[in-house]
Amino acid sequence: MMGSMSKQPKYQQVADALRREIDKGTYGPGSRLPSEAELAVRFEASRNTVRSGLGLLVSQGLITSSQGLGYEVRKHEIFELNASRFENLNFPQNGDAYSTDVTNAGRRPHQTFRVEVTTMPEDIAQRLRVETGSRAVLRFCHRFVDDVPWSTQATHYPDWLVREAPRLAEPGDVAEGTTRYLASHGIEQIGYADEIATRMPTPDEARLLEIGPGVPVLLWTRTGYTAERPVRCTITTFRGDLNRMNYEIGDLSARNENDAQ
Amino acid sequence: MMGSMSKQPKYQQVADALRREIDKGTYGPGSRLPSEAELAVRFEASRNTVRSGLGLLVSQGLITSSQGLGYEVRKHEIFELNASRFENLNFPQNGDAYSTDVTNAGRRPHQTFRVEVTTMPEDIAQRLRVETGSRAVLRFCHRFVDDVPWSTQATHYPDWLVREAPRLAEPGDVAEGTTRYLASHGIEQIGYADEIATRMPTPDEARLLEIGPGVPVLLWTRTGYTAERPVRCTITTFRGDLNRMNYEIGDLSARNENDAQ
DNA sequence: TTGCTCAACTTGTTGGTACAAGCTGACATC
DNA sequence: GATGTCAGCTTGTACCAACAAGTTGAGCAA
Repeated sequence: MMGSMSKQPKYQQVADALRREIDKGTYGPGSRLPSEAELAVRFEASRNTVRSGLGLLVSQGLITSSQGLGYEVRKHEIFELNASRFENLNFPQNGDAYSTDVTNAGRRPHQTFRVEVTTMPEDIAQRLRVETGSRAVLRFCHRFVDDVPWSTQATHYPDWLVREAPRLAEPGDVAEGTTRYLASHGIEQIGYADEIATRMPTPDEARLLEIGPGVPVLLWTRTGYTAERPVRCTITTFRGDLNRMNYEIGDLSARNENDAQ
Repeated sequence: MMGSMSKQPKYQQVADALRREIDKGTYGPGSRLPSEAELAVRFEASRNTVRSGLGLLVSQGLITSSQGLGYEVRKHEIFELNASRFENLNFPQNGDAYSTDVTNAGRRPHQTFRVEVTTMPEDIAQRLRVETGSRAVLRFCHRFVDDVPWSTQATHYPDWLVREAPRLAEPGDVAEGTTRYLASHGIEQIGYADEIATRMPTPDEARLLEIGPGVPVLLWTRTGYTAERPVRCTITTFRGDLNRMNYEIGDLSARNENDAQ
């Protein structure tokens, strides 16, 4: 301890040491770390210094803390979403694709809906090739898996589309799915433009998704096109620690043939 | 100030107030925030409390701090990567796709190479359908744009492939591009399986990519397939604040026709 | 047994102090 | 003019103290 008196600040040495022990398995996923007081003794540091080190690991998403309980090693259980198969163009699924996906994974889906008539934000308007501030219908969806907040989804529809498909503006779910409903009105989406980004959540997002510090969000923006023009823009905000997106490009028959583990 | 004595802790009030002012534009991108001492006076709080609030914004990636200089509002300048067009299967580009992409964007690319003979990590072995710990060639690439670290790329090739295409194990760049080189040896990749995830960087990643606290990384895992089997697995680690990935699915002629802004 | 209280733990918040270390510009020196 | 020094700003690290607030389990009371 005295020998390798590295130049690193003490709080970082604490963080590094704990990180190594977590990686090594000394503290497995879900297990509790020693209390701040115990760590302070062990590292011969003040409680504040130990807190700084623990704070580092928290902001890196490695551990969580809760008042009265202590620090816990975060456990990861990620959910994969196949974005190329999702809402498949050739074989649209009945009802909600998310619900079926989650059910197939043996989990329990749950979601709340909200429909608003609002105006186009600038970034959405640009994607839908309409004017910023023009009328828009926003269908908002808050999704849970096993009662854990999973993602939020906000879809903007331009005004001209809502006039052709008025049920978009009505509250409540569209039973057959909006993609199918639109197709039945002659609006057939034949192409998607997907954008994927990541950042730390805003306080609002952190509240909605119940994500603690150190967990980024995954932003998935999908713009749907007919043969003529863009018709909708969906922004899905995922908890970054629980989700992964998959795309399949080209011919993957070699993979899917012998998909047995 | 006294009227709305919300239950929120003071350091969060500080963070929220500053966040609002940054969003509103009071402090624009690149501009400096008042010093901790000034903020302490303004919010009637101790320097430690102000530091806690500023620390929140730092860990959310909204601002950065540097010793002696102060706090600065982070500016975002994102680089878009079209993953469906990248390494296009039908029209493979000459040389390195990354370099041409960056040059086309009017930026200056720069990269360093490293080739290692190593063993297969478990996750990669699973994707390449080979045994964990079997021999592998790792081609590692560290990429910069305008001398700013941009991404790291690590490609693993299975041993059987290296025996067919021995130049993979030689140090230095493969002039015509590895995809073309492989094709010239009868290894033609006709399908990709892409996985996209996000998380906070490990200390190593943070050092390599020079990312401060509060910036997540974007992980792009691409497994390339021939008609028979997987042949390579590339993991690209991006700075999450500087990159966005795009995918095009289906028929997007409606978008690309009148792509003029 | 059941239910309640409370002590003893935990982390969270806020204040204080001191000194280290990076940056800048004014100023003296060459 | 060019150069180097240094005072005075900034944030970084580290410690101490006190109290608030959430959690748990022991133990008492109905």
